[in-house]
Amino acid sequence: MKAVALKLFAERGIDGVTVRQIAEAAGQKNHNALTYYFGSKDALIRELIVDGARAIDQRRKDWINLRAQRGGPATVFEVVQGLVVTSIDPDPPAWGECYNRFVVGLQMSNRAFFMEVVGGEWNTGYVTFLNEIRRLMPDLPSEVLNQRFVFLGSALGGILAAREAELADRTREHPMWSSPDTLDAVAQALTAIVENRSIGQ
Amino acid sequence: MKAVALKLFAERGIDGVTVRQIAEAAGQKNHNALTYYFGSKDALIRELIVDGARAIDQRRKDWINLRAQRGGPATVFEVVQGLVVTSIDPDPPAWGECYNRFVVGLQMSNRAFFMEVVGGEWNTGYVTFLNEIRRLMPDLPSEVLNQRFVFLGSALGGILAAREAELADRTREHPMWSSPDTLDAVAQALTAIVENRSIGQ
DNA sequence: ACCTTTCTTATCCATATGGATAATGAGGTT
DNA sequence: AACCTCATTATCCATATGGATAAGAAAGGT
Repeated sequence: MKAVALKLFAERGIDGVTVRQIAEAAGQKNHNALTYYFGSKDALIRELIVDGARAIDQRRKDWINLRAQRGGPATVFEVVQGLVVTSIDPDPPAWGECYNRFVVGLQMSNRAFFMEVVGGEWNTGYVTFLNEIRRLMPDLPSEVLNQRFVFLGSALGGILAAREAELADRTREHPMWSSPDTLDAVAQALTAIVENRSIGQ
Repeated sequence: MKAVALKLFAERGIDGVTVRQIAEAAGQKNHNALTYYFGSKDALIRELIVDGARAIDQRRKDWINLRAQRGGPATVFEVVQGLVVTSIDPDPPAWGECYNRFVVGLQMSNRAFFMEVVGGEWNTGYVTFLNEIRRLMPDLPSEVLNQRFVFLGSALGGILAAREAELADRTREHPMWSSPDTLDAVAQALTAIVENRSIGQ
């Protein structure tokens, strides 16, 4: 039921889906199942946000801990690759991943609500990743790096949301996004932002 | 009235705003003004999409024509800079630009509807920009370049939407986004994606 | 057989929503 | 004054929405 709701919210946004539609898509004959299990639509959304954020944060902590045993990541690319990989559900439902679209959409249309729910609690892993990059690029002024981090975050959200939307469309093949190399290409693109190795002006 | 509606849609998404709220925010005492002028909420949204898309496309055509007189843009950075600059309303309302958030939100939650409305009609300028990049990077396999264009488009949308959202928040100062240099930094970041000169692996 | 717990289903309700119709008003033209 | 056009305002309405309440049904324990 949660998974079905997440899918619909990711596709149409939280205001574009009714509790009746969620219940119906989950095979219930009545929309009250949602109230019974979660209390309200609002409470369900909060659960979905926290569930996903917690899962991502846990994957990031695990990733960091694993690397820390070997002295920490050695390149910015490695860190960004970790950032990308840990953003992705390793065990998605049959219809594909949804959380990144869900979150990006929420941040756009219900920013205050989203911030209130996550409350700075489930992004410690993300912060750690950025600190790893800071460690690997000590010579850059912090304002410059912070600016690139803003670009990085927005670009990451945009790209991951686009990827999810494509892969969720089962009417066509999506050879690019299906390729196992593409996530590395994403990490390369984002690394290029952070290292800013454009030929220039 | 259109401007007010665009602002609200950008902030909360099309399903998060009612015609009554739009009319009220526009100073009307009655929600029927919207029906009177546009026929329906749906028709208003279509007008907003086309208006903005047409304006951006026109700015892009003008930009290309201006550069063509000098033999065309000479660097990828120049093209990407044009792509960024032409995405931005040169004469925004008092509360800031809204169209990029509006469009990115629509593409996320009402993709099919959005595609139906634009219908490939108002993105000829965008395609021209990509072709200019192809001209400047003739050695790269087209699949690689197309993949980077996907990343470019998603990152551009994400970054511009984030920029708009920040600038629209008048409760704080936003020194980074207010700085005239930041759009160049955005263009540099996006150029880095296209040229992808990351140290790598 | 009886009771309790857990979940599903069936209605009910106050309110919100998009849209339609009708009434009112303001300006200009004759 | 009388008329006409355009814009605004006031209601009305069918439907959708989130949520509440209550009635079943299935299962297990005693």
